[in-house]
Amino acid sequence: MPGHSDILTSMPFLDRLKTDSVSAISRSVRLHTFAPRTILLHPGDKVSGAYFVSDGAIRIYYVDADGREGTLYRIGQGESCVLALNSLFSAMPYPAWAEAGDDGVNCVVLDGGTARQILAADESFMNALFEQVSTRLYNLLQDLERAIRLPLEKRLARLLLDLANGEGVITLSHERLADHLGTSREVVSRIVRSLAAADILKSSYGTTTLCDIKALQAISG
Amino acid sequence: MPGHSDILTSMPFLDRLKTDSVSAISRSVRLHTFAPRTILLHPGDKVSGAYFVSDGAIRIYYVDADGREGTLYRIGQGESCVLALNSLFSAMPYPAWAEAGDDGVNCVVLDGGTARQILAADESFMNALFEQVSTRLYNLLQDLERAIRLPLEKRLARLLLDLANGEGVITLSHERLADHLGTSREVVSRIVRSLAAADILKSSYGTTTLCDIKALQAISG
DNA sequence: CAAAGACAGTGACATTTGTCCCAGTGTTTC
DNA sequence: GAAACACTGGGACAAATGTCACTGTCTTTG
Repeated sequence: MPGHSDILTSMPFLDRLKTDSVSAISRSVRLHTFAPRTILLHPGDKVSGAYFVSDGAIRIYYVDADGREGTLYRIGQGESCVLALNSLFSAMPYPAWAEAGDDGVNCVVLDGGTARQILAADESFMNALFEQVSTRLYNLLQDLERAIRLPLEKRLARLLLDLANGEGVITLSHERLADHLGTSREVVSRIVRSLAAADILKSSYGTTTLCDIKALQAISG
Repeated sequence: MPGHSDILTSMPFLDRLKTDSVSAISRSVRLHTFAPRTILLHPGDKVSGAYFVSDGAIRIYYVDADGREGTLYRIGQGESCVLALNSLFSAMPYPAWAEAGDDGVNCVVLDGGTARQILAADESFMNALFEQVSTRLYNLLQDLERAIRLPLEKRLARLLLDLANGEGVITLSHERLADHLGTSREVVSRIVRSLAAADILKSSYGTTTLCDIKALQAISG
């Protein structure tokens, strides 16, 4: 059973709900833990509950006709997957893949039935959901649109800053980084090499270590 | 006052609502007409109603730090702006620009108060809204992600097919087309030239005329 | 009609990105 | 330890795109 802190960090909008709703949520919510890179949802899946990340991250992506991955977005603590929410409430099949991040993920799950009940009884819940959708949606659109323009170096810089742990270490192969960016390993290697030459980071077998975070932030724009 | 046909074409989900809801909508709905390229919404605007396009199109875009436009998406008949819906119900400020299409737009507007009332009274309305959001959302994401990969020629082909009127005529300058695609005039001109050389279309001052729609569809993928 | 302004044609060029290919190095497995 | 495997380095090259510069053409305006 998840602790109170799990629920709060996962569902930051909780304090705006009616006390009835909060207690209903506390009662029926479940904590799930998934190992790194576990596939949580496949295309066509019926989404059965509302997922909120309490720890770790989830990556949502699709695979195009040529078998190439494209990361749509990633969600972290306190966030929920917009597509999953929509699938849940519109009964549409889930249209993409969702997999646990490279460090695994903990999330809090509210079953669909309860979610619907609360939705009907508590207007704030709907507002909160719409707000989730809204903020996420716009960032999403902007990120993607920007991605068309931004040079790969900037995109990689952002990704590295995003993925780095407290010590500035990313334990992912260039291949995996390339997947995240929708490009090829060689291209990532090329950029990493040039960043390493500028002493901004160090690259070793399977891990990248950030040395000059300020510089990297400058590059990321 | 909008006719019944306007309302129906603008809000295709109407037949799934309770009759009470439908009559409430009929009573309070208003038809608005906007001249080509009128700005309908600015960033920071408070959205006061639910907009549904009955005729024409609306373009939603943002402007980045360098002053360059980026089209997020366009909506047409029977559709509504996802961002606007979210802003309306979550009371968040609108995050982008929305402008009437190059042929102007007619839309049906349901004021926020009534929309909220119906939302509370009729579950189907909520489902319809979520479905609007849902369908649009995934297409959106795929379009954008795809746009990163697709060569400009394909993207232009799609855009032309999208924008052409019944006679296959598009009355937009290359400059404007370039804006839509987030590229420069020269590049559009270059592609248009090559398409014209293949007798797929004809380009003249300010207008482009499609000749071989099948071929263009083939190019668009 | 003349001038101004909007629009399109076109070549040259730099840059970015994708791709092929192979060598080298670290890691695991047996 | 040897083989198999995963990962990275790095060159070479093609393709796509962005940018600059300049010319020519069409339309509108006065």
